Amino acid sequence: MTAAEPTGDELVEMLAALANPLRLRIVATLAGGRDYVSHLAREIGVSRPLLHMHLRRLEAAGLISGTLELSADGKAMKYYEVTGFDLHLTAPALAEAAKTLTRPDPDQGPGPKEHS
Amino acid sequence: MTAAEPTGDELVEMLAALANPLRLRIVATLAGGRDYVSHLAREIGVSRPLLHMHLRRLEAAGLISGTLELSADGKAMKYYEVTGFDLHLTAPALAEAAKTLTRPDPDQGPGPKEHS
DNA sequence: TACACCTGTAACGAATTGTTTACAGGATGG
DNA sequence: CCATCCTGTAAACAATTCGTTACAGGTGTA
Repeated sequence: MTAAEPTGDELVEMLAALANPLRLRIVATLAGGRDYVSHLAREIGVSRPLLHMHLRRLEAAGLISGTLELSADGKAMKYYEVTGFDLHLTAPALAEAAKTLTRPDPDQGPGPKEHS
Repeated sequence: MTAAEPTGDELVEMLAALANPLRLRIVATLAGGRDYVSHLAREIGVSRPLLHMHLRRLEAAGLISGTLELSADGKAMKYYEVTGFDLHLTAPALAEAAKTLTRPDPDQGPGPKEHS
């Protein structure tokens, strides 16, 4: 579980999603408990539209997930929570993930690096 | 060692450095052995100026390190290698790192998330 | 009806990033 | 001297990202 090793492309998307102070803070806040967007926006101190965009990016990366619920007084509120991801970043692990990269032009040729 | 928990800002910089297909491939290639920039550029199939910029970014993030050496035939060549980083990304770990974020406006107020 | 919540999205400017092409220097070998 | 290999950097441009402002719709209560 914990998403058994994402694809190279997926990994890039996850890293890109986390590589932003505001989004990092969003994940950090959600790590303390689920929350709905308007409240979360007030909590962190950003505009709702902006938060909305970042939440979309984080959800697209699979780091958080949102569910639309109806509160006791009938209001529609979207709750977000973290997804329990677990990424281990080391040089060898990245080398493994890079094998499944498709973004740039294909060029996976084995070659000697150090010949001295 | 392995850089005992970077600062929030440092973490963002590291993630941003890795959140790019080309840079990920660069790290992956260097994980197989150190190399100098011209050879690495041919290896990966990118222009040298472009590779140079990405190497700067990776080195600034502390993920790789370069040393200028003189080859047997007197040529100055800059060798790069990975730095043995080891990042463990989980929601709680990110929450911890987010405490040391300084980028946006300060706003580290404790607050209830789930009250339902 | 008007107000206070909640949701979402479109439009637009500003800042950042990715990439190419071109240039400049040093050392070796024909 | 010219060609080749190494290094680095500056200029210019396209593409993306970040953030604000403004709009549109739903529900419940005074």
